[in-house]
Amino acid sequence: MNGVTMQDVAERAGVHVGTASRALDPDRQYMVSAKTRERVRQAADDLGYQVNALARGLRKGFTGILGVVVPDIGNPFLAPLLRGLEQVLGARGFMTLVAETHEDPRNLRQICEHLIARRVDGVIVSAAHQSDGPFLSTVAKTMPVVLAVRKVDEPGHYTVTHDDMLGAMLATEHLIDLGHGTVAQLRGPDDVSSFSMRTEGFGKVVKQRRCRDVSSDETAVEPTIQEGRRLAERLLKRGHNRPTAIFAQNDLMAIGALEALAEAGLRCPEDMSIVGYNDAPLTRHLAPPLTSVRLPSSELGQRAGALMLAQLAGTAKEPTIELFPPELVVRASTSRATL
Amino acid sequence: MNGVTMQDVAERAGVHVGTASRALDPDRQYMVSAKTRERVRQAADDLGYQVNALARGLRKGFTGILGVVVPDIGNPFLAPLLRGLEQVLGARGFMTLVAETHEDPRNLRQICEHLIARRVDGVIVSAAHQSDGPFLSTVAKTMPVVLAVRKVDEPGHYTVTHDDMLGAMLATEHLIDLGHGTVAQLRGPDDVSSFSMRTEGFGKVVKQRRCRDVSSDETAVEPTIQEGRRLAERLLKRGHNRPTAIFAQNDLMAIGALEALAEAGLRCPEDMSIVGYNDAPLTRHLAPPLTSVRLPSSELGQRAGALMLAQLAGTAKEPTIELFPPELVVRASTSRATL
DNA sequence: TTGAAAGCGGTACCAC
DNA sequence: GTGGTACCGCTTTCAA
Repeated sequence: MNGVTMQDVAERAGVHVGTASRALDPDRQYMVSAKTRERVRQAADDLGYQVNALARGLRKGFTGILGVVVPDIGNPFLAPLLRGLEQVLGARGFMTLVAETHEDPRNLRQICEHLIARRVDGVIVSAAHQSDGPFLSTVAKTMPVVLAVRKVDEPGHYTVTHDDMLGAMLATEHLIDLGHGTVAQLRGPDDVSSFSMRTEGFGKVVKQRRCRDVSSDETAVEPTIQEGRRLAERLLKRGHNRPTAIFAQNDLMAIGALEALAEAGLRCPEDMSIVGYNDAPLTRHLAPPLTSVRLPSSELGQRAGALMLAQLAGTAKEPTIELFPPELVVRASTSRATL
Repeated sequence: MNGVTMQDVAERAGVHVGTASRALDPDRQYMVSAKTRERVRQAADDLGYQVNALARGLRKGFTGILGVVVPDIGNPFLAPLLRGLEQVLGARGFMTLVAETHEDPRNLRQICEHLIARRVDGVIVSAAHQSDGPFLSTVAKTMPVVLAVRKVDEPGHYTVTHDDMLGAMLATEHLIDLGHGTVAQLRGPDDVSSFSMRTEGFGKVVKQRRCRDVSSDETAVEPTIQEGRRLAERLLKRGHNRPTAIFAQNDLMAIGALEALAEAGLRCPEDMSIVGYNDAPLTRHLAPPLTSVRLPSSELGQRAGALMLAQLAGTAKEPTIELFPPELVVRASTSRATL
């Protein structure tokens, strides 16, 4: 059924390959008489012809594939982002090649090399570490790059993200407004802009409101449930200096903190308030429903996709960092401090 | 930085392209003198050469890409499956092209055509509808196909799944053992083997145990939270013939049912027991933690990947349906019926 | 061990 | 409007 080439189609239709090629290309059909066109289409149908995208890509210089690099598909927060992306890109006939880094910058490099080898038309990176800027700049010499969610230290990259510092400030203010005087944050990998900005936002508010910050300096290796749990356990093991509220830098770590609490026989929010980040799809269904900072991930994906299309079309403006606003969603995992 | 061809490398190394090609191919290095090899490698490094996988694929007849077709990336249950797959396939240097059908068989067809056009080396389908058998058979003439999770009516496909009927029976028996005498199931799309088997398993036990089944015949269009909620609402609206326990055919629909309950001012499990299916990563953290049927999705992904590799290597046996066993995980969303 | 040249399956430019 | 042909970048025979 496969192995049918355009040559085969052309022969069956009694025309030259060049003609067959034109007849089957929507953009060049007009160069072919209606009669021939029909004959070729018929022959192609009969034979079950499928163009060889490799040959076409080799000749035309583009593939219709875009690379997407994410930290970890298991993070439910990524689903809306990917959906937003594919919505915009799929409509233009692009497919996406998704790969995971698991927060290892070496993987980012290796993946990008793979993607370059496959001659994808561009790459959307939502797994960047802050120091990946120079590397991504070299990639950007080869093909369009869009950074989603996470930015890098270096300027000059097309970036679509949201205001992490503000988000963290909203979360922290919420806790302090509830009367919590001793708070801590669970930090994600520090070389990731999202987390370092959140760390900063938290610190800013805590200082400003003269609240006691008993956070550990330790950061999670990956922002996962396991790591959140590990960090929270350490916090709880301390006899003194225990917070009454925790800001987890993402929802998965918040869930890990919930596990640690339960294990320690503590209740949320009665004994400990917890706020997460991302407002991933299922957070509202958790026990307890998680207070979280919402980030418009679907819109963000759409915008990143649009920016990629603009670069491909050559209509993109100068690289900028676009910021979407965060929003605090208050649910049952946070409550007034009991004095 | 790109556009560097092997020709460029060859020139810089002062050799013929053919020689350069051999020097850079691990499988044929031995044909080249150590000195030349080193010179070519150096030149390639200097120029930042990346092989053009299109050209190579065109010539060699394979691409190192495998297609993966899933219903919906938003389903958290898929993450472990994909991870299992990529674990096995990534180790052999394959990348995966993931596409979603959203339960529309027309999409499956279109996606497969795309994948064939891109000359992927094989396709793993976990989004099959029961009637897709003949179509997938034609695809299988072109390239290796492995069905994961869902089987089709037609025999003769390499299939890795688990025993859905048994899983549903476990869930239903659990409810009846708890004393529930009037039960209902929320059904997923009926042309999907997973769901039709679960429907059957449920019916079997209900009949055998002489329990009252008040399920609606209506099935969800997609097995999502929204649809689960819609079906559950309908069930709850009925003044009479209301069940005291619900078997939702997957976790997302169970969550939808939880929403409907809450909306109606009912509590789970006090007023209604609910059991889900898949034991997706976050179900244990839901409010209430969901009783669910566990399906070893990661192992299933690994096995599907291995089966694909075997087919590619030509070492695969005859097509069979491999069944993994399900396991009921009892949590807080189910409790004794109050008489 | 290396070079020369054909060819994978298309597209695009040039004639006619 | 159609045919001829070069060529995209690589691999692979065949000679030397």
